[in-house]
Amino acid sequence: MPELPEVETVRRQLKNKVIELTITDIEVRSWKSVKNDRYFVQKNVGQTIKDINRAGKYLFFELSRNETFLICHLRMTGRLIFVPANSKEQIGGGHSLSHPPTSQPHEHTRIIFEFSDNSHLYFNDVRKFGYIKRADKSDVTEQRSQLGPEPLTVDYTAERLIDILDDRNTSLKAVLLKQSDIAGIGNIYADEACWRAKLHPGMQAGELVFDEIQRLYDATQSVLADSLAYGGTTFEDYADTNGEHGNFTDRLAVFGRGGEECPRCGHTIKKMRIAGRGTHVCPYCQPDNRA
DNA sequence: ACTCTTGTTAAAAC
DNA sequence: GGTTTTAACAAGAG
Repeated sequence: MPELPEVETVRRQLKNKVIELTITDIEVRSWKSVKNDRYFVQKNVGQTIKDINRAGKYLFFELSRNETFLICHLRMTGRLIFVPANSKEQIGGGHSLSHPPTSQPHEHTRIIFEFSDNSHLYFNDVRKFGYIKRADKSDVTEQRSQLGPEPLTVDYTAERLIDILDDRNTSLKAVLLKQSDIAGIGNIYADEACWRAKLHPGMQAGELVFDEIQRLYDATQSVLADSLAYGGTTFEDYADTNGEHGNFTDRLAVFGRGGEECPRCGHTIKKMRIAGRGTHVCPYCQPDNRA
């Protein structure tokens, strides 16, 4: 489940590997993964990757031809695996922690990019919800416009968070997950941020008082920054561009730890369903006072 | 064989 | 009508 720290990790790694490389060939094995664009190959071959940017969980590849881009979203199981030229190394490609790495490509490889130096970029995606699609400048602008503030930039302030939560008649968790409110937070960091802020994710978002919003603001920033520093979280399917797992997984406080002890108070972590998502809460640290 | 899971979007409901 | 909730998507795990 790649969220902001995982997507940013992929972006940083990929930027060091494919910038200024020219696409010499593309094999599309799943046309759904390129949004059924029958010109995907011919329009992209010959283009050079000039830059890679990110907004929320979206990656934007800037190509050499005027104002053309590739927009990539990994959704739940997408991976971008880079294999250097003449690599004999087996890169991780198994699709759960229990499956061993395999070579590239494999049965879940959906798109293969070949570069002029004979390196390859593999888009692997078990469930085929992720995609890489062609876009122009206005498509990128449109996509960015649908996203709320980036939590690790100056756009994200406590005052902005007050406005986001104000008068909202839904759960705190639903707001945290909504990309048009705050970009880049998914199920893992929504639960972790609530735990750090000592807030119950089922609270009505509009009922948070100033002190609680300040805690939530600090928590969202710190959990994303901490995870990024550890290369993100691997819970089910995420891997970086080398096929390596993220190292924040062991530092999760509540996510995926239903039935275990809360690392802060020792009470048992509960798993419940909030906003249609599996949600992890310490009932003692995160009292549900008003819900 | 059936249920559950994930992020996003589009449809449905409020 | 703007806001919120639910269904759908694919494929695998349990």
